[in-house]
Amino acid sequence: MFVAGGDAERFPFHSEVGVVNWEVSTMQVRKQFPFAVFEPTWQQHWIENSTFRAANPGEPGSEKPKYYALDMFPYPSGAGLHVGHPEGWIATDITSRCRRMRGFNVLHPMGWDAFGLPAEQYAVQTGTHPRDTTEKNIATFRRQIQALGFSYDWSREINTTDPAYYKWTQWIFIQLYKKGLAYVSHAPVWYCPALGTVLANEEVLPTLEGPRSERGNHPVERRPLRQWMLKITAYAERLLADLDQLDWPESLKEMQRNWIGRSEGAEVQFKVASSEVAADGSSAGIADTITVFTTRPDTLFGATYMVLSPEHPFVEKITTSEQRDAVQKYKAEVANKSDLERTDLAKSKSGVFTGAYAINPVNSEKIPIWIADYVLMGYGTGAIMAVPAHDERDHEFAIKYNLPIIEVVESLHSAAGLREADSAPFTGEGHAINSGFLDGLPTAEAKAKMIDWLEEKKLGTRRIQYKLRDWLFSRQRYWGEPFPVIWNGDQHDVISENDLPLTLPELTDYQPSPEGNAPLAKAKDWLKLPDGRIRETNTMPQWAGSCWYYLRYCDPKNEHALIDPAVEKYWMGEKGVDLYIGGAEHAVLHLLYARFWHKVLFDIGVVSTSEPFHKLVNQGMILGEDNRKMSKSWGNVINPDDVVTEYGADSLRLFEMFLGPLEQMKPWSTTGIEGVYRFLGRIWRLVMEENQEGEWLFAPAKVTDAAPSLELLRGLHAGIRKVTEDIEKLQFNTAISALMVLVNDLTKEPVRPRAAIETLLLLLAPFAPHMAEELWHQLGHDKTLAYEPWPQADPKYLVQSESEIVFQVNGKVRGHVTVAAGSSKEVIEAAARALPAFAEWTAGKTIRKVIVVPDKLINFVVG
RNA sequence: GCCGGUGUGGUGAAAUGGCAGACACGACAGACUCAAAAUCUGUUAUACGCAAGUAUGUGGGGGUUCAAGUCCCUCCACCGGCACCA
Repeated sequence: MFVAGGDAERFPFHSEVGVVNWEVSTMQVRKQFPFAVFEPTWQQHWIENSTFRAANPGEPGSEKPKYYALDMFPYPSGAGLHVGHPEGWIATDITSRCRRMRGFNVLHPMGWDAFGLPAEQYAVQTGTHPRDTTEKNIATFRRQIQALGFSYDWSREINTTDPAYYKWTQWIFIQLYKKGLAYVSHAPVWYCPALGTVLANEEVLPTLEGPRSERGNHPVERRPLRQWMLKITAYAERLLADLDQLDWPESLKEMQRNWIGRSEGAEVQFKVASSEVAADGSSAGIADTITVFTTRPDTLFGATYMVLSPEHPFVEKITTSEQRDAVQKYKAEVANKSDLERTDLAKSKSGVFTGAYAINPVNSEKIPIWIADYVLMGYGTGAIMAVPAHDERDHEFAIKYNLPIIEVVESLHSAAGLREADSAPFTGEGHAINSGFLDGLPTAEAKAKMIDWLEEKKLGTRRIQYKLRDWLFSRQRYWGEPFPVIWNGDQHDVISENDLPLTLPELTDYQPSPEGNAPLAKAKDWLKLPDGRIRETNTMPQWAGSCWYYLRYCDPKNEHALIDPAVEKYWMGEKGVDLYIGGAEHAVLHLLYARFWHKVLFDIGVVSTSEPFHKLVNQGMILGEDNRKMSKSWGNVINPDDVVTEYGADSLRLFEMFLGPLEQMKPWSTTGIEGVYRFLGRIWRLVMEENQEGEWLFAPAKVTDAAPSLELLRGLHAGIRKVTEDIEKLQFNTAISALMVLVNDLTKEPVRPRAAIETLLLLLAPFAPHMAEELWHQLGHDKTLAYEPWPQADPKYLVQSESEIVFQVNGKVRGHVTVAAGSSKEVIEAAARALPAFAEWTAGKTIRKVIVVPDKLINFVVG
């Protein structure tokens, strides 16, 4: 899922050898601490000792409370990482390391979302099997990620292209199929000739050049093709309602709400009066019924015409002979229009009269039926009742074609009659006028009463409508999960769960056919079963594997089930994933799809919660130093490997977190990273010194076993509290600044108390784990600090014995006065009145009011 | 157009309605050095002032409050999302 946008393949990270020779040699002289030695050493130590292995139920360690910190797993592209990728991963790693020290059993895994188009396109060009490309890229990504010192449990690494993994992706599809949530459709779908595949609505973006593929920005077009659909619309209500219980950014929840697009309203049935009969004045001769959806049933008295989508099946049936040519011509025009033209808001409305009339059920008025492309076949019933007085689109259309406008809602504020006929329509709520039995009712009541009336007369019904469409789930590609489906003529069925996984056949030619046949159709032996039936040749979209990967981490090796129920209860119980951090670009795709699958799995008893991700945070994008999005074309991409070589992984981790609030977009800064690098150097030199040969050695003379001073202890415990609270709130930038304050205090001491240094290292460990481990080791500890108890702030060092009170006159600071902490208002006022500044600023004035905030300030209001 | 977010020094940014600018970057000055780098120390919102100090200052305007970056109204700019969804 998580492709670094559009970047072309390139050879992974060879720093330009030779070009920067001079720089490199001087840089090596300048290294403030030997990170290049101890960082790889500790990374190896953690892996060899399985330091971060999380305990599953039944294993020692599982008696602890669990914490599940999840990263969005990457698509391993050929371009390798850039510094934006690890931002969220660093954040969850800090949280994970801190939680471990606080006694939690932490699940913090990483894996690969490795199906996808780039490897397949590379295969089309070079014939290299996507599996080989994928393996190579994964090796690169793994090496880069491990160089950053993340505390992943690598025994749980997963890969969506592994048959042992996608066996269960296929298994979930079978469950969807059996529940009737997977079906075949022949409706027109978005097809991308350049990519040789169909795309989901969500993967198509409207652009100035017309609709384009989200990936690669290629033109796309509508084609009627046989496709697999998933009935996500069946879950629309639950997907919407359950958002309320999630601790997600409000903006993201709002995006999902808008995407689901729930509207309450009514369906109303209009009888069609044939125009032939109408021509001779008779109102008999009912031909048919057209159903419309409206959110404003209260305006039914104002419906002066009706509009069908040009694709509406009734159009042929109702069009009169006189209008047939015009209607045919208009339909042809619309069909030839690009979707850009059709959805361009700037263009004026167009449409054609069908010659037919409908009867407004509420007043038996005959109203003309038009077709117009501003009514979409894909929403509601593909037909509307037009109320030009109270809808902007209907109003514009009515003005253009000179259709009647009847006002039926009066604004509560403006008097009736002031509105000119061609001014903007009133679309708000008010009370009903010109509406018979609704007159005088406020909009909400009028809606309810009209619906009751329609239901009673069997002319309509209450209806909830969603914008959400079903999920187009098939792709004409090779490098994806094959569908576990077999066709017998027009009949389809799923294969037995016992025959999973259905693996991909080997191919030599990965090119899709121009007419939209999938590459798998070329695997003749695979395609045809002995009994003559054939396999489905489509594959699943890349979203499939990422829909449920967080479950597989819990039980990655289980051959008998997607996840063991006891394991599921332990890791996913109550709140599911405790913390999920990733980019906002997945707001409606991955996060909606995954929620949908999770609810299906909940319904069939595989998982025990209805929502997968309890708390979700979007990290902000890291921009280039020029404040532009990092991209090869701007030449502003920063490669983490270069940063690690120059400053070390700890510096990179610390800097990305120090840059600013996690959620905010922020530019990279090369000088900024030197700041945190120097900070780490200062910590290093608190206990280490360099000898004549340039070797760093532990300096016992710098460390004392004597107790820290009271002042130092106060600073230390204030620091403990601040760092602990800030990590909990994911405010890593201020946590780091608290660490800096602490280090500045310690630097000033000629000899540092060991206890204070050790506390500092424990607080530092989540942020800069390599240095913390190394110095912890230098101080004589022989075990990793990853499970040392997290320092506790002692309240007795947090209370101050004295408070400095701000002295204000009329809200302006005029001095300070120190009193004993907890002093009464009277004591503070007396102390303030004793200040020389008091006489100076209140001389000749009357004191009208005195405001005292204990331990904070005193304000004299004078005049 | 609608929805959401952001706006604070030269820069990245701090700030339960209670001393705006913590912590860093950069800049300037000093120490160390033959010299430089690194390191250490100090200064650094703006204006006036030798200084003590005074005034001004959190996108613009208005309001609530003893007190507003913070709360309310309104406008502007930028970023993200949606966009003929009836």
